[in-house]
Amino acid sequence: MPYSAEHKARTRERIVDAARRLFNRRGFEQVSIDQVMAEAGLTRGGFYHHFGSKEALFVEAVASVGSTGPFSRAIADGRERDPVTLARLFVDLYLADEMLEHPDEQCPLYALAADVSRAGKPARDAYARIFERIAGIFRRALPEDEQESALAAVAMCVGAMLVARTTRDQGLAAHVRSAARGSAHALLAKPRRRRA
Amino acid sequence: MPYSAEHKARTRERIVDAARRLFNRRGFEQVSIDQVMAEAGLTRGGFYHHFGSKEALFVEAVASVGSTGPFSRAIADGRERDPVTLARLFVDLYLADEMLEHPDEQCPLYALAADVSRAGKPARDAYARIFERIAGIFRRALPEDEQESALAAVAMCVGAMLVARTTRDQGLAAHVRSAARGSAHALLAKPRRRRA
DNA sequence: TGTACATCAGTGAACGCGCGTTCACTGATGTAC
DNA sequence: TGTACATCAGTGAACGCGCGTTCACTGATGTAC
Repeated sequence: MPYSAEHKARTRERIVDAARRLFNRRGFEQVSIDQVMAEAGLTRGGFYHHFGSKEALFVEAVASVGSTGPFSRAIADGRERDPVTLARLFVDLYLADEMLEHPDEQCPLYALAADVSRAGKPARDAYARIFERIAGIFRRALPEDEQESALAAVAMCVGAMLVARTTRDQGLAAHVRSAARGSAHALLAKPRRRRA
Repeated sequence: MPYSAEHKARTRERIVDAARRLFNRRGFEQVSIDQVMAEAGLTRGGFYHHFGSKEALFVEAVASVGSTGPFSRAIADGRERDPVTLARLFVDLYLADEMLEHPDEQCPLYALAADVSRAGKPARDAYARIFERIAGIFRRALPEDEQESALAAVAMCVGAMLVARTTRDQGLAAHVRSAARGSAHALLAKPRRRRA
């Protein structure tokens, strides 16, 4: 048994990490296996020792967001806070300038949505898990008769970032995101009224 | 001067039409010029008599949404109505089941957002024009001190459709869209209160 | 402790395919006479 | 009215490139003796 037992696992992790960054930045089709392997400090040939196909790597890259990056850190850091504060912090982080400026650490919910809708079930499931995770943060901040608003809040955050990425007009991009931030906060701050 | 003066213009229009449908359905990279020309009833070779490149066609396809399809019809039909009614009708149309079921006539705002953010300035400008058009419908339904909500409403509609497309779970897709519909309506119904 | 060996992670060349683009051509059409 | 001609929209083969994937190999490593 050459190489330590964890050697392969570590290499694999490096590949997934590189893939997550590149896919987030440029999308599934626009990233080649060569580029991923180079980003991980390897060469193309070894790829198939670790993954069965490019799409299998894509699935892992999407799934890996749950355990790395600013979002999972924010969730971990916020465990102790009350749900409403955490939800609001999360909205602010999600729509922050840094997210637009560091495309590597974007959220796949908007960065890879189009690619996921064309991919197979495993990728869609990984995507759904991240969606549920964020929706859950918002749900816990909402009263029982307003749970639906959690889905609307996620949609607004995702849509705002998506639109912001399509323009180089910093003003418009900031405007959309600040409008979404305001509306999402309002959605999450509502205590217990509005029609049944 | 062979062929009537309008012959070429009509063929060109047919190509743009085919491109709009195919790009909406599968995205920029996943559609080949061969496929577009075949859909238009032509063969590959003639393409460059009409367009300088695939990206030039993409720009025209995005721009063409302003003058064709269910959205421009709805806007035309709704000109006589009062702004709030029109805005609400538009939200309902945008998030309607038919939009998910007929991918050919989807709105490029969500169908092509990822492709646009990677494309050149002409494509981004065409996209921005459609965005402004929809935001304008919402703005006219809102009081002066609530104009920002128009951007949030567009983001919510776009995000909801984008997320809905990533799942085959009809329940979740319907749920997200109905939540977005409710929140968008609430956003557009607000008359003149809330903090300055 | 030192050496021969087996394993398999990693290498890099090669294959096959599809795509955007180019190009020599062809044949339908409007015009000039 | 009929015919020869020039134009250029449309055709389909070809080119060159990049990509996902395969494969024969190599060499670093842990194990057995």
